[in-house]
Amino acid sequence: MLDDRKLAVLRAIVEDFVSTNEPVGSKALVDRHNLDVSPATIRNDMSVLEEQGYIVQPHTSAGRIPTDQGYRLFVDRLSGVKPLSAAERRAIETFLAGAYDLDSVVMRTVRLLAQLTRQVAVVQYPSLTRSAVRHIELVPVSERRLLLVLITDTGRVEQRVVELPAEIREDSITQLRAVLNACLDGRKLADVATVVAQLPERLSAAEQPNAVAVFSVIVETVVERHEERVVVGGASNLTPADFSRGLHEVLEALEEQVVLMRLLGESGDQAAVTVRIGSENEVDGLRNASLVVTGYGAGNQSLARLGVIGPTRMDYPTAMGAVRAVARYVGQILAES
Amino acid sequence: MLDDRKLAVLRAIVEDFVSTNEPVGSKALVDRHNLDVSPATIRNDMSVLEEQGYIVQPHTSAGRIPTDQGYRLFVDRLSGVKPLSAAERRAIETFLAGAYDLDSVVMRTVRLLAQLTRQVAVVQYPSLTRSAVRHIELVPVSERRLLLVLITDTGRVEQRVVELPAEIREDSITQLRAVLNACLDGRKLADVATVVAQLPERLSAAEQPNAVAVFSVIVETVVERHEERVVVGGASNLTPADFSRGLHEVLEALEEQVVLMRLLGESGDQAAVTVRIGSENEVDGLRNASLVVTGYGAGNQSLARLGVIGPTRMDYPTAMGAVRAVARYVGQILAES
DNA sequence: ACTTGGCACTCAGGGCCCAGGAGTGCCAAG
DNA sequence: CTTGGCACTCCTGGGCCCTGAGTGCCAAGT
Repeated sequence: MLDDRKLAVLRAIVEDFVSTNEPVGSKALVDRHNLDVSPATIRNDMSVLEEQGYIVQPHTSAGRIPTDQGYRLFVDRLSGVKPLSAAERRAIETFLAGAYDLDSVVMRTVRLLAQLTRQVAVVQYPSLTRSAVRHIELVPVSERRLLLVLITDTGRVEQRVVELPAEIREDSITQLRAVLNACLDGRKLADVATVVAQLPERLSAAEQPNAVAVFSVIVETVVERHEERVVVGGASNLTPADFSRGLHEVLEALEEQVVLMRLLGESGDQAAVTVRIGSENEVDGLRNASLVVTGYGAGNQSLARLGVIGPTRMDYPTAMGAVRAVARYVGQILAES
Repeated sequence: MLDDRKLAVLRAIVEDFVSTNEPVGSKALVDRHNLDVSPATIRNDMSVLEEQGYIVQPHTSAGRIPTDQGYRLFVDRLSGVKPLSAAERRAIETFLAGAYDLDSVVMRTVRLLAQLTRQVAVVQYPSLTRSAVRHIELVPVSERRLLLVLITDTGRVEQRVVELPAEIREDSITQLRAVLNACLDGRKLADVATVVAQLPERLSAAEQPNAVAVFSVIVETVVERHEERVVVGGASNLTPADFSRGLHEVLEALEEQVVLMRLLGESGDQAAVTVRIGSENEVDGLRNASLVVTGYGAGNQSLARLGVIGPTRMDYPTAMGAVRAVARYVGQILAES
């Protein structure tokens, strides 16, 4: 249906359009890429490609630009993943090297990705559910309040304030802390809820009300996978030229945690780099945008996702390369700590 | 020099321009505001105001728009702070009510401010330096690494990974933890450095190397007021019409923590709501922007700053009202917890 | 000494037209 | 199937004119 040359033409159109942002015509094509056929031939191919829905012309007598479907074919069959240059690899390493805790890893990653791709970068905080409890700390804040700090083996620190039904004595706190750590240390967060459910038996009746309050906050923290936050960076890379309907709606979408979570969630395969192009995104404000995303996490597990968002007119091979590389490096960093 | 009517004219010009974003002419002025003089009179006043540098015309035969100096006079002498409506107050309360920890207070505050003012909101995390240590926790992460968690009485949790020079045993950790908490609990962070300096004496020679590593990280965390982060929200409220040179440079400035810190730092009085208009900002990308900012903190102390950033063409009275009100409410919340 | 109506002047913006040029589609020949 | 030729389309940018809002100035009025 589409012979090799037609595919080559499509590839050339995508590449040219990506780099110039102008509709590309038959003449321009033949001399910029060395296809050794005449413009007329290309025109025939183009008209077939248009018929099939891979390209369109903005108006009669203008060049062609790829459709979402055209980009789709391009990433699926016509382009690979462009590996990073040595310099870029070095940049990644030095950039991530100084990261001490999870927060700084995430913040650096998002900046790094944005710089590398010159797009908007999004990085999701590693999900709690697959990590395990390293330590639980209770700190009195006032008579009726405790600060609960939960530290995971992925180096994540969750903090919540617990409102107590009754005053609590220092030694009760100590005991509670001991029980919690004894029972929960090393447990996968996924199992915490069930373990906690059995805990009240171990406590005297007097201590139960306060303990239950603490327990329910723990379960909340763990179960509701609260705060699977997404961090965004590089918004200044957005260029109005690429979003006809204005940056406004894009910026809006980027500020909505919920929207971003949904967006990242939709994308299929966890491990591979996947691409969602334009209208493939269910999110309203991002119908002109593409998402290049992959999972990452300590070692090979995939705890969360990171990627870049840009105009459909995006340099996919490079973006995919950068996303893949960054995800790997971050995975390494997380595995070490 | 400027009689009452001229001031009234300036005020009217500012108000009209803020609401319409179009240069305002003499005729429009007289019938929108009920000045009972003729347009010609207004024209004379305007020409004086222009001579003095309070307004300009974009081109001959266009209306006038305020200069930065004009806005300055407006906020200093012609406008008060507009108190919030009852509905808005209620909105603030309900919005902030559900905030449990510092992170969520800050996040909610930034969203709240952005919604209330329809501008970009910036909220600085409360500075560490004025708060006191509530608790220090050490958690082994690997043989040569400790996770140090420092909890302050403002509910802030700082986490750092400590690289140890030698392996450390469980009981050393316990002892170190005890010493740290005994000596530092309740101390102002400002004093921590000096206290820590005297600690090594209390330890046996064998433990010193590891302990010193921990100490230096603590001092770093505390002294370098590391991570006085600024959170930004409401970027989608930026409208291209207001920034002739494009949103790009504004977005860039907003992503630079350092720049924002400097911006917030510059502004004078801690307690009052202060306004910096256009070119008064030293930051390059924000020469067309104004900043309305105030200090906030538990009770009356001022731990950090929050405010909004928008075009110089901003509704200052409303913005100032919102900023002041939000700062107060947040102060209350922080004081309670 | 201000204020006011009158009047001439200025200029940005919108509409219109035109020419140039890039690009297309079609066709007939190779 | 490819190619050169050719007529056609229509976007783009420049130039032109006109309109209208708005000004500055002046001379008369209070």
